[in-house]
Amino acid sequence: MTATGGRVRAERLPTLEDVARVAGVSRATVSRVINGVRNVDPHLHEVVWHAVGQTGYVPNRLARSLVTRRTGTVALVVSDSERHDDDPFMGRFCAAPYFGRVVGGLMSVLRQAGVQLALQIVGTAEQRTRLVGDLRHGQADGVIVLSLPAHDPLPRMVTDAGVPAVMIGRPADPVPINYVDLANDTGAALAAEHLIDRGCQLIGMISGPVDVPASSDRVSGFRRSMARRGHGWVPLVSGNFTQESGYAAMQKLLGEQPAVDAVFVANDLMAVGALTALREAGRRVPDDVAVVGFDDSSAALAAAPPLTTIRHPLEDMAAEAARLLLSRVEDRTMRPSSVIYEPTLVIRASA
Amino acid sequence: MTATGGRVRAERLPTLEDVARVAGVSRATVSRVINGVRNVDPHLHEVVWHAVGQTGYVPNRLARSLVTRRTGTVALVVSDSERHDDDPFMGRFCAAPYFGRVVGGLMSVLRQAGVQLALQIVGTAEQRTRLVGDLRHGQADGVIVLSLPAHDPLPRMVTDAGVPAVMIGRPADPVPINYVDLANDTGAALAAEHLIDRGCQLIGMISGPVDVPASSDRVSGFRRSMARRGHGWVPLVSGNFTQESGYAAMQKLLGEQPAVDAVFVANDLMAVGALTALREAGRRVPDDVAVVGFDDSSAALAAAPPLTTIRHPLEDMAAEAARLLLSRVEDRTMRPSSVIYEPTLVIRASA
DNA sequence: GCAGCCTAGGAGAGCGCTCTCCAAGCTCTA
DNA sequence: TAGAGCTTGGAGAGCGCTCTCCTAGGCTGC
Repeated sequence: MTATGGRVRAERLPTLEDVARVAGVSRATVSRVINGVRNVDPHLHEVVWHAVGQTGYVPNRLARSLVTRRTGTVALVVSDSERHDDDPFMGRFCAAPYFGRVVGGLMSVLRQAGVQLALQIVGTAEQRTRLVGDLRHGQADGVIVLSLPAHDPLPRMVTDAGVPAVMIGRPADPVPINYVDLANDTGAALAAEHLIDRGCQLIGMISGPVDVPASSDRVSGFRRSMARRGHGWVPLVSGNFTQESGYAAMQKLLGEQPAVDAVFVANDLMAVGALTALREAGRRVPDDVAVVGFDDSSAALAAAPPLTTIRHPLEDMAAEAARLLLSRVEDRTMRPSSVIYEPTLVIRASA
Repeated sequence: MTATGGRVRAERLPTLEDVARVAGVSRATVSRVINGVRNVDPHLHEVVWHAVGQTGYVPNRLARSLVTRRTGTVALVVSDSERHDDDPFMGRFCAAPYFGRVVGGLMSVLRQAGVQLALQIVGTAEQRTRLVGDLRHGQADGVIVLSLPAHDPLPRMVTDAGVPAVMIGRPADPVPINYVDLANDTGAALAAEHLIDRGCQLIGMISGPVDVPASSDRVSGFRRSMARRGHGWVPLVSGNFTQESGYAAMQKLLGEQPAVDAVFVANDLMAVGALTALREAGRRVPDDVAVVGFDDSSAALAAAPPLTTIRHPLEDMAAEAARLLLSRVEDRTMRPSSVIYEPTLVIRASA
């Protein structure tokens, strides 16, 4: 009978058993040596390590995880609304600075802890359910949640499942979950103060989607601060955090309020779009119209003129989220906590 | 004796055994139903699914993987030179458009296949060895390699280990590995043609690090094309693909060749930096100095003026890499193959 | 010199699943 | 009606590891 089976059977890798045989000890002893647990006779210790080298043994993480219930993996879940799988939005989201900065910040901590990051995108309710099921089984030791939709059931599902979790950005609905967030309202207030101090008279705002917390906080913080300084009314146009939407929003704002001499834009990407619209409209920045962005992403520095913006220390926040998660994985009894970062104003040329 | 042990034992989740008991069948039958394998009596089929619902059973992927040797995970390995773990470079790399575009492209395919992406960064030789060991054990079904150093041992290690792998960008040394690459030389030639056709006289180039293939191909492609059109000598300054290095390189070029009236910059990020340097030097773009970038990343559109650039369809390439990998995972006997994408010229305002 | 204690190493039972046998029951033809 | 040939479900052996017993042996103390 010939082997007509499809998949090629990989050659058998050395197992604990093999090492034990070579070393002339039991499987348990090899395991103890490898994991450095309990006192093993120094001589045997050496014999075992020698056998490991001789056989080329590498522990099988899967098998180990099955029994220890620890995987050395943290999941980064990007939770999105009901979107089709072939929606190009996600590709753009990943390419946006936001995502990269978060990943970079997370990895800076996880890497040193020898933990890998498993990226997952969930859109449908079914995907969410399956994800939580997998998490309960310890597919990952913990999860970092990047929640995009305003009223996302995922944070609640994850906490109910008892899976260690940390959100980046606070949940829209009150959920007892760990999170790391930015004082978005304070940041917006900083922008308002700066523009008013600059002597701007008619100050508009371009906001993000109204239903996400980070976005609405920026609007309310801005409005409150403006009101306190005598600007009871703020012309507002909303975009969706993309460059194109910022371009369109600026055009609209210019159409509705031709006398506008300053604008606070809720993120740098939209601010870059706004800059383009202003240039096309023949307005000079900052002389005719002052522009303040938000995030201090790479786009701020690349823009012409470089953007005055609100610094959002996303890398630090993500790193903190990773540390928080790791501590929760270590001690599951810890109560949920949150860390709020304070934004700062970075003054460049645009305002 | 009280339970003083540290970790809280998670409550026991229902297993196949439990479902089998509830359904009154054997474990094997439940497994068959769940995996839709073979014909099972329609009545039993229903009974089993009912029991699954009743118990809230979710298969344990870890246990399944241990026996099937399939994990439903693909690793994205960013291989870097000997760098310290706390080197901030990686954070910046992740935040750069390149990384995000690759991840976005990969996910667009993997997501639909229900495969998750595990991100790993390896710097030291020891990390590389451990990674390959884990991969041999089937920690991931396959691996996408993003190789940064010029002479990286990883591609060879991975192929030697018999792990399905696809590189994005060809390896510097000849290794029988699957890869997806861009015809970088053709792209550079496109830039040269365009600048010459525009009537530019003294055309310089800002290159990336000399030892990475993508970078050296752009240099050689540019030089060759220039020579063919009578420009035997090209002033060249090299950077490292960051915005700041582009800024510095442009200043240097301007200092060495004040009469330069065009520059081809090996990526958009550096081109943005070059734009800043030109602005500060009082040169108008494109009137005084024409600038052509490379990549067509988001930075190209955000720049002022928007960059004329060479389109690098990174998302498509990453998606193709994912498809290629998935097919190699399915059929491990397939011979290594490569796909080369053709770049195109995108004309905007800078040249 | 022997009970009692401590320590090091082995045996073996799982972790939760898949998958190969194998037996039982069925249909169908000679 | 018996035998071949098929379908269907169960038993049980792993996958590679950890970890809890348990035993054997060396040590101390009276």
